[in-house]
Amino acid sequence: MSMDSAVSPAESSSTHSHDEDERADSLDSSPCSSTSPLTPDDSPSPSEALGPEKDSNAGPIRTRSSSAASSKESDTKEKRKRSRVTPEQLAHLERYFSMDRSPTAGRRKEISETLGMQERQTQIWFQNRRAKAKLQDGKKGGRNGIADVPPDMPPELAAGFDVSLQTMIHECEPVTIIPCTDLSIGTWKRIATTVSRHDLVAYVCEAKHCLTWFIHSAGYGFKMEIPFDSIVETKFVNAAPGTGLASFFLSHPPIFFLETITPSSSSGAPVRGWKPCSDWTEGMQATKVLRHDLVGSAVQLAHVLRNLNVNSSTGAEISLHPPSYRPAADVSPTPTQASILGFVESPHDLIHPSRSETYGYDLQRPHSGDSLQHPLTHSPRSPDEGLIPHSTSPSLVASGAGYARMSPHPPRNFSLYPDYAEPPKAHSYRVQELDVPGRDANSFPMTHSTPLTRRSSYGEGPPSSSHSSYSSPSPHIVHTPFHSSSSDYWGSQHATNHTSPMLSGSLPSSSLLSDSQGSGMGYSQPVAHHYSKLP
Amino acid sequence: MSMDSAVSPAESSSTHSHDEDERADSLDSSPCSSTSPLTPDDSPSPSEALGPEKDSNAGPIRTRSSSAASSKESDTKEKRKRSRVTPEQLAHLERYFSMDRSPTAGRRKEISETLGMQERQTQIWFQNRRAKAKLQDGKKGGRNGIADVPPDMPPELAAGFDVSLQTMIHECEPVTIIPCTDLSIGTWKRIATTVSRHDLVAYVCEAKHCLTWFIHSAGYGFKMEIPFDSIVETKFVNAAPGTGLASFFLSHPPIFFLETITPSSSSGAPVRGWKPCSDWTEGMQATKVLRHDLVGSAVQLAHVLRNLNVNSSTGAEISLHPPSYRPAADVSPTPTQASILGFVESPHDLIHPSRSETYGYDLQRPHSGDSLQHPLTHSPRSPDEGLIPHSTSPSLVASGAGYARMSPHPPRNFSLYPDYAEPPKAHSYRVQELDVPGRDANSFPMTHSTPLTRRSSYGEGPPSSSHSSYSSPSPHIVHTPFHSSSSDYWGSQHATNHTSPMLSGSLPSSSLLSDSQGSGMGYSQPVAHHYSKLP
DNA sequence: TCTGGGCCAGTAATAAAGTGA
DNA sequence: ATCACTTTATTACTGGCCCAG
Repeated sequence: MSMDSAVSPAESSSTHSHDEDERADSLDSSPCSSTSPLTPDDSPSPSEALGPEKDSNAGPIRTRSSSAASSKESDTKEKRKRSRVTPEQLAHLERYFSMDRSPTAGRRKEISETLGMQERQTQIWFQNRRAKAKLQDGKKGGRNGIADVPPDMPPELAAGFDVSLQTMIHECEPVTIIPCTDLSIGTWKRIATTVSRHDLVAYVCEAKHCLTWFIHSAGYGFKMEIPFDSIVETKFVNAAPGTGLASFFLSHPPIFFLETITPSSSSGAPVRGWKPCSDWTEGMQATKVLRHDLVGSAVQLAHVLRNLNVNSSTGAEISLHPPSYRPAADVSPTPTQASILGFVESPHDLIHPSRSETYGYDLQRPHSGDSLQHPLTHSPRSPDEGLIPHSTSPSLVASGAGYARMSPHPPRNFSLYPDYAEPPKAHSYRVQELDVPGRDANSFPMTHSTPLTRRSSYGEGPPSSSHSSYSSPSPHIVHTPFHSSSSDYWGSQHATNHTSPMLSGSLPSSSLLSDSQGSGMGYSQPVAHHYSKLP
Repeated sequence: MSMDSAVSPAESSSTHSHDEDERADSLDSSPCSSTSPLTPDDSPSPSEALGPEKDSNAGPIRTRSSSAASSKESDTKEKRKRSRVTPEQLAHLERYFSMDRSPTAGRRKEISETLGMQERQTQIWFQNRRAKAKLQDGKKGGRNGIADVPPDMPPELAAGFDVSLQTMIHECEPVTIIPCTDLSIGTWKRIATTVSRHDLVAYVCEAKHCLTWFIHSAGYGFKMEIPFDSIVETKFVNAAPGTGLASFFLSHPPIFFLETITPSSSSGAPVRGWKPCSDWTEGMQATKVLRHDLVGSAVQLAHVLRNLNVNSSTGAEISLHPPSYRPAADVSPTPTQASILGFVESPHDLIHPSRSETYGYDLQRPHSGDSLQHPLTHSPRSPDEGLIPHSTSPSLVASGAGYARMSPHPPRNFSLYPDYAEPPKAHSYRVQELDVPGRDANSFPMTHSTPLTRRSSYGEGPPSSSHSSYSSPSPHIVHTPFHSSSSDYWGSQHATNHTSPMLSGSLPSSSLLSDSQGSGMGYSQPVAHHYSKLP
């Protein structure tokens, strides 16, 4: 079904579909019925397909033919299904709209193709957008009169658009991206929301002779480089059809970096760079746990491992699945690993397992549901969450273990920044509120002195795990508090140039925190920059 | 408002917060308050940020300061801003939901972090989802009673999720992806909607010793392989901060492939393969024009070119921009090239520029708007569009000229199409109407015998340009009509194994076409195979 | 009892489509 | 093709109520 749903839409559309639709859903997909399903994504990755599927609904195609019949069948009808314009598409559409509110058919077509939308969808979007604009214009029109361009588009921000990945990584040397979905180090885990988001990117840089894990969280980039020579052993197991789980055993911790974004430059474009910093993973697990598990493209991973020629455990050879699809089941990773795999072929595995279960693994963390949480963490900081501008996308999760005390939760969560304290608002960028507050004191071993106020709960930021409260930190977030001690950890072992404590300098954690606290919600940043639209 | 809204959810939840809260917000953090701005997306790409903004509604920041003012302002209030769960998130959420409809706070947190959502958002989602389920269950409940699990999740499809890129490419050999945004061959152009969509992927396969352009359109994959040895010369120019434009001059045409998807396999997972086929670009330009321009990661492209050691034009060395950001302006590609660049730093440029300009190039196609279109093509098949499942994502554009005439604009923007002739509204641009079908007879030299029925116009499917009508072909689409003659073109030159006419075998083009036509919308392919979910 | 959380029902608001003209 | 509505879906809020401290 899914397919169709996606499909035809419209057209036939017409639809009527009336109620039955629902019915229909129920039938086939019913459950999902909800729209969700079909997303427009369409083509893209297979994954895409999936995603949408969820909705199930639509009996797929019912084409029109049956049209009449439709009603009947169960399922059927296709209902209208609702597509969802992705954020990227939306941005583009708004931009197009600001230039021309009523694009011609030809132009619409172009837009549709550019954005991967159906023409019908685009047409409707413009129509609805026009209606919306009319209302808005009406309202403020009185005041302003700037009918056209003004409102929606965010100026420059909009521009940045497709640059994407390379911009994020901003490495000087060429790199080979390893499509991946999950990275786990101890209980710390990061899941790529979507490949597109680039919130988790793994790549090999031959020039630097290292493997790198890049994470984008709350508007900032974080990365850790693993020199090839620190990789003692590797292991590989096929996971799902085209994916595998590669485990890297290191002799010493990786080198951590934090992205620096300097407003500099005359223009406005910030200058981005990387500066070494202390371990920004929750509980500094990346420093403590020398095993890194990465789930990603089987072919690419196998290739990487082969080139490292260190693969020991795997047995000599890495066998991959044939290119074609195969039922997921076949490959069965070891139990441990299996847990890491996020793709669920079978939906069920992943999610709950942990729930009441144990985590097993090497951790002993309790994690049971909420109750266990760290007191502080758990506290009711609720109000804050609002603060965070956009959430930080990524998912970081800290799992329990080494870090033991942290969150009771299963590995997944954990917030990001926990550790560092990003200078508050500092810049703008994304705005951070920084919130950063004081994360819970003891959750993390580190020294960070920050006072924890409730604020803290939500405030944090970076990739590491998060903390209790809701939201993700605002974008700014930034550095970890880096515990002074941090350097010790791997510093001694691996000492590279990254030891720098710069973090501290940049932001006085305490001040920030207090700040945030006081206000209660004062988030400092209004987001304005992004798109300030001109009124 | 928003802020809070977003915020705290829960917890504090309680909420009450009464109004004052809002007020409060306004106070301190106020600005941010509006949630709107913040979408949850947060982090991801820069683009994200934009997207949301769209709503504009909120005046951007009204910050709270004025808080009180709020009411006043026109606009006002920040409204609640509405976040949108991305398709990926949705899929995950549905899966989580199917396993547990009421996750505990801890679990919710984990989920939130995993998906990059705010906890509040997740909480609300589950709550609303529960309500929805209740309704649904109620309805069908009578019938079925399968309360829990059944409905929503799509079974396996859901699982496939993140597989993404590798699955799409399904190459047996390891490949190195070259992040790219635009590919142009003659007037045929393809733009990556988003990196994530993988609708345009360029990669190097050392093992096969070739460079490959992969395109995903309408559910099918298309690719053309360029053997290293057919690359006579290369050229490289920096385009935007991290991107460059690489031009490849070939001695002979690439080898074209079409993805085959066989429902096969016992399970249900389709088996995907590649089979050679004739040029699927619009007007078979890839066969005629031996210059390929790819805009993508400067670093990666430079690396590739270096390895090919054929770069001639560039001058000896390829200099890249420093990793940090720089104003887009600095790099100025040659005028010609500039046009290709799609990134707009400044939003405006892109779109309209070309509008009325000429196309030049070797074609003489009129292209003016619709009128010109090939009769067949143009025909009113519109209804079909609906057909297409999800749209095919990609954007293809046929640009017009030899690039020369292009755009006046500064490098950055450009829209994608502008330069080329965007046919005046005509067509789309991107889409060419061309549709292949009979395209204008003379526009393209090839013989392709395909019968052009109007169907053909849209039916085609592939990436090439599209044709007039809307939609992209349904996923199945498939093969191009391949003009029998096709083999001649490059076949003689490059003859590889791809000459096979298999296409014909697989699908009787005529039959398909007629089929579709007849029905009006009967698209034959429901996409089904891709993911048929099992009921 | 109050408080923190959470759930639910109900309800705005808005987005994506459909309808009819 | 557009417009004015209308539908349906989705997201978020508001309140009421419950439960555990």
